[in-house]
Amino acid sequence: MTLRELADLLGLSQTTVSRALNGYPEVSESTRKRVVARAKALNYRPNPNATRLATGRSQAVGHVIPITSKNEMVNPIFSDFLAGAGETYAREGYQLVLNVVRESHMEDAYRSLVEQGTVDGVVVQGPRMEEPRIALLQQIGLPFLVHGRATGEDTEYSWLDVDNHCAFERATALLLSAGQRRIGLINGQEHLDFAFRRRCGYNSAHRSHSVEVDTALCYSDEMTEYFGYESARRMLQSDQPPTAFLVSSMLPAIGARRAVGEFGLQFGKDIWMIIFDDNLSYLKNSGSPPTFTAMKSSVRDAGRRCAEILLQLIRSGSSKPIQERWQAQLVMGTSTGDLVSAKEPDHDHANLTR
Amino acid sequence: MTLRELADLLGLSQTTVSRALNGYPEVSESTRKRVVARAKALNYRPNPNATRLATGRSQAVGHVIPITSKNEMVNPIFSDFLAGAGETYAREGYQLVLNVVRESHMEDAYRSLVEQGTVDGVVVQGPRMEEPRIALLQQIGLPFLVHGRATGEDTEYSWLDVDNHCAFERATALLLSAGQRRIGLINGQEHLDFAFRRRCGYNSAHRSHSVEVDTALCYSDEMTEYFGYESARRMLQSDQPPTAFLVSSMLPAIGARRAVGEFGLQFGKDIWMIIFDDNLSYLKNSGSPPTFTAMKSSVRDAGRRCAEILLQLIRSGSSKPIQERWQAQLVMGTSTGDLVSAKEPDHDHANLTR
DNA sequence: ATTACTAACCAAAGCGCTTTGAATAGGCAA
DNA sequence: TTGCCTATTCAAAGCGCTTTGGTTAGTAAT
Repeated sequence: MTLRELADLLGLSQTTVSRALNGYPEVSESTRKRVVARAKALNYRPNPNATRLATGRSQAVGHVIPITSKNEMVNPIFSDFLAGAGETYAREGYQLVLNVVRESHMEDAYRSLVEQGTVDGVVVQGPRMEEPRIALLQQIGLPFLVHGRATGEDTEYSWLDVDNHCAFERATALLLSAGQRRIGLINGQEHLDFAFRRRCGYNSAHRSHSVEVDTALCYSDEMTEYFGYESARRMLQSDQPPTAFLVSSMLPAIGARRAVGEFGLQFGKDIWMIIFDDNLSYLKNSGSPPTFTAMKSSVRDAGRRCAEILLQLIRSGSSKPIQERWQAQLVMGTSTGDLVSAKEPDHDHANLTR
Repeated sequence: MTLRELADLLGLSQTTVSRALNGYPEVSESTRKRVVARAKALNYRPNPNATRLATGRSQAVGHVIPITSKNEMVNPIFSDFLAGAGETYAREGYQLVLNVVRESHMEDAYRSLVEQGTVDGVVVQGPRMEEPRIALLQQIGLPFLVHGRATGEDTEYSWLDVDNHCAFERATALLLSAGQRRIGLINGQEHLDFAFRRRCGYNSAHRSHSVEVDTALCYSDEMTEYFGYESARRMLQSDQPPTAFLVSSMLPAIGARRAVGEFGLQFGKDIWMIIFDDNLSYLKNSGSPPTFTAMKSSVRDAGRRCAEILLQLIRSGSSKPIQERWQAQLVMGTSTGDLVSAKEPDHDHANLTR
């Protein structure tokens, strides 16, 4: 069923039918109704490739996933994010084009996406502190939204980010207020912006409490289960082991807990733990109260919202940046003792624009 | 830079340039060289939307991800699979279109993918025992490849699958041969085909060893960490606890290990465990020897290969099904005692077509 | 020299949409 | 009645490619 056929059937021109279907004003209401009804009855759907060619718009959004031998973007967090974004795209009639690309071909990948009119915009995931993709995208003029931020980038751009600094500052402060003095940090790779900010928050809380940071307690790498296990194990077997852990994600937290168990320590008693919980669908912080005391923010929701913002950016065509900063929510679990008594200052836990 | 411009610049017709670029024979070699060189110099790239419209082919492949409130396809296994497939697509110049779709809209999603010429083929993931998608795709005539199989489907179709039956039969037999008599099975949802086959393998080994299956030892659900923990916990606290576990995936295995620890049992000594290991990039079976004794098969490799087969299917245009069955590889780890002495019969461990 | 091919190239017709520039008809003021 | 507006509708020209159906010139066969 093509537009042409539909038009012939209705005894109208393609122009009119096209306009009726696309909501243009110069079509009488009665005609529009007739057209829409008939189109629906015949299950007419415009050929998107023809539309794309004619309009130059693709109704598609790209996610470019860099792969390196070392730094895999394809982690459980990523897939939850994608699922969230995918929901939005599906609802809004956009297509999600996924590009798995070697880091060395990244620039090329973005360029060809825009040159070829394959996508109308892209989501940038896993930004580093120095993120070359931002300048690149600004230069080629492709609408984009960054999930996260890039500290080293001082131009304005659109982003959605969890307030990582604040989350880790709060968590650290909570532990320090409760008298903990040796807090092991099991963090993501600190050239990635989110991990850097978390580290800063951790440092900052120490500073406010006049406690010196022991860098022997700071581990940072890809957030695998094994990394969590290994770093916890090393810290625990040292002369001055930590009495609490702050862990950047559920996976390493599971590993750290394993190490704790192997040392015969009572989890939540002998040693405390606060984690950052992305609320992954396959790695839920389960139980009631939940196992882990956590700073929580759903990465799936973030994906959903990132997609929304990007579409808004694309549709409005304006280059005015949209920025949204979310606050993680504190969830009390069984991995810490009495934290509440060491009351923390008021915080706004809602998801708010900054 | 359009074809037209390039042709004008070269003093040739669009026809000739197009043919030169696409390797048609009716162009002289000298002309072809000139055209190709010039195209490269000017960085000419055909507009894919125009190509798609003209040819009806999209140079894109779809992955449709069903979401339900209960059954999330978006798990770590899925994302590794996608990463593998994505590599192949990138290499072959195909685009990966991801569709996150509510189960109820699935049929529609597939239909519109093909009707609209959005993709040239699709990969079907997570097939159930009764998998309606297969008949649907056969009916609408869209090339497809199933990752896994559907027991209830008796028509011929293309698939790539790990030999789940064999893997679990072997693993179970190993445990039984070593004298284990109560083997807890922590399986995926058994309406999904892979889990069903694994269960069959488990049953079958029991039968050959004349050991009765105790259904109180068989758990089956979404393969989360918590599910692994909870089912192991329940089994361990029963009157007749298992002495070994067979676990369907790394995530529940981690949970099961946690439960084992909580019961004060020595992992690999008081209780044995064999897992199925998809070799996930973020959940590696690390250590040497590795932590878990495992039946191992990389899901990322599977993704890579699935994509290759699908492209082959698309390009050949033939409807002759391609089927490939892989054998999981047995990896000895620290989660079992002496298994080797209980020698298993010879098996071909290579990845082979059936 | 004529015919018959073949090799190499080209003009033009699509693919199915959007959009520009007109055309038509009806309504209303002059 | 005429003229002007507005509300509808349409024909046709793209969008940038592929492909059909030639045409032309050169070569081989008769």
